[in-house]
Amino acid sequence: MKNTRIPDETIRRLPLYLRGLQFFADQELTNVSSEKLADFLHISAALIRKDFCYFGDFGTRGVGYDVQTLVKQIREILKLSTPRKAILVGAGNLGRALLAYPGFAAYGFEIVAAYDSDPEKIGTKINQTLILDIKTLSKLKRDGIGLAIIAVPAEVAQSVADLIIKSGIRGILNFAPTYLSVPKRVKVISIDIAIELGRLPYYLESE
Amino acid sequence: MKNTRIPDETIRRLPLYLRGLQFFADQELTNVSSEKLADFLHISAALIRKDFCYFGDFGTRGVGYDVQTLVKQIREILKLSTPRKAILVGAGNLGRALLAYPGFAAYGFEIVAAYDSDPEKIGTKINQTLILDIKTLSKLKRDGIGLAIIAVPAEVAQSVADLIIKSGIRGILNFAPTYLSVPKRVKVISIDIAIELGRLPYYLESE
DNA sequence: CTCTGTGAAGAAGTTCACAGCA
DNA sequence: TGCTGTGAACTTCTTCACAGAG
Repeated sequence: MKNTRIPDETIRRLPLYLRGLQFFADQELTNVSSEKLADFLHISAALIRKDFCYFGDFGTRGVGYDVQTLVKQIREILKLSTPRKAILVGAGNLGRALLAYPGFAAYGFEIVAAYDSDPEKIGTKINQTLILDIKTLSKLKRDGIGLAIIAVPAEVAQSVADLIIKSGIRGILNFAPTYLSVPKRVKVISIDIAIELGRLPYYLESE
Repeated sequence: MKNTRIPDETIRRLPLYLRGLQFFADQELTNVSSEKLADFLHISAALIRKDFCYFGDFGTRGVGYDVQTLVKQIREILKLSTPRKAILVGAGNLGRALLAYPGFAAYGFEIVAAYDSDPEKIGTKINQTLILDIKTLSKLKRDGIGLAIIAVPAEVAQSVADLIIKSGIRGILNFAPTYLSVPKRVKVISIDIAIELGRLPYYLESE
């Protein structure tokens, strides 16, 4: 199964598998079957096995998967082994919440700087992180910072993206509710709260 | 095309279409073609036409779609026309950011109460919203509140879900990084920031 | 001639089912 | 026997391509 193209959906699930494996590791279990992991994550066992087999033979027939080995392999695939420096752009309500968010550290992300354009915010500290003027951004290129979190209003998100890409950013986690046009070498992952929200009423049983 | 099952992916895109149409409405345009909307949203025009045609004949051949009519029809489909009352559970960093989030109002959601279990937070106000004790939650049943936003740690998310469902909640927007087991009549939409984040490095070009 | 509506073809993703190794 | 690894079948989603309305 080595030479097949890996589906995007498989990559999307890998972090989920990490979370599931963490659960079994916390219980001091060294081994887990696709069935057990499937039950925990509410995904089918066949899908889990197929996902893993794109990358090689991770398991042992009759036994299952070694938890620690599998964690290591998935982290390797996702390139989570190397720590990554990130900046945050936009120190509004969401930006401030993200600065305090513990999930980043879990994947080896370190938010090393925060930027805003509001003179009221520039110079203040949030969670020990100093808010810097977005205009001083271009200086960061040398520092090995490759990731950015965009938490600014939609109207300015594209210009922020242009600016940070010029300054060396190669991966963006975008919370602004808009499409970002970027060069092919840059990857954008967007989280759009309003879009998710907007379809919730559709599924409500009509009273 | 009326009697075909509507794909989940179509429903997922409807809020996106609303946003696109808003853009054209803001420019005082009364008409828009699938092509123009497609360009703005970075989706294929054929997909947009197919999505719409599940619901009936929304457009005029040779002309396009009437912006205002289409907005009305999509809002109708998504059941966004009736205002919805929601509660927020979890007044941590993310919860506080969500209380200030303008996206809810845009879809007619009104956060009428916020709950937490931390005695330090109970009784304080965030953005004019008083934080109430989660233990007093069961009293809300009568108030026509059907939606909840869960922004609590993963460990307590399931018990929070059980509690609010018992008190009448039928739709949940879940920010806790865990699967929620709920009765069939309840719809959960989960937004998992860490999961999205975890696959970003995979796409980074190896330096 | 323009742009929608939509079957048919194609692509992507998931489940089935079972061979095969421990 | 137990559980993985994986083609094949199936399902779901997207694009193609074009008939047909305005």
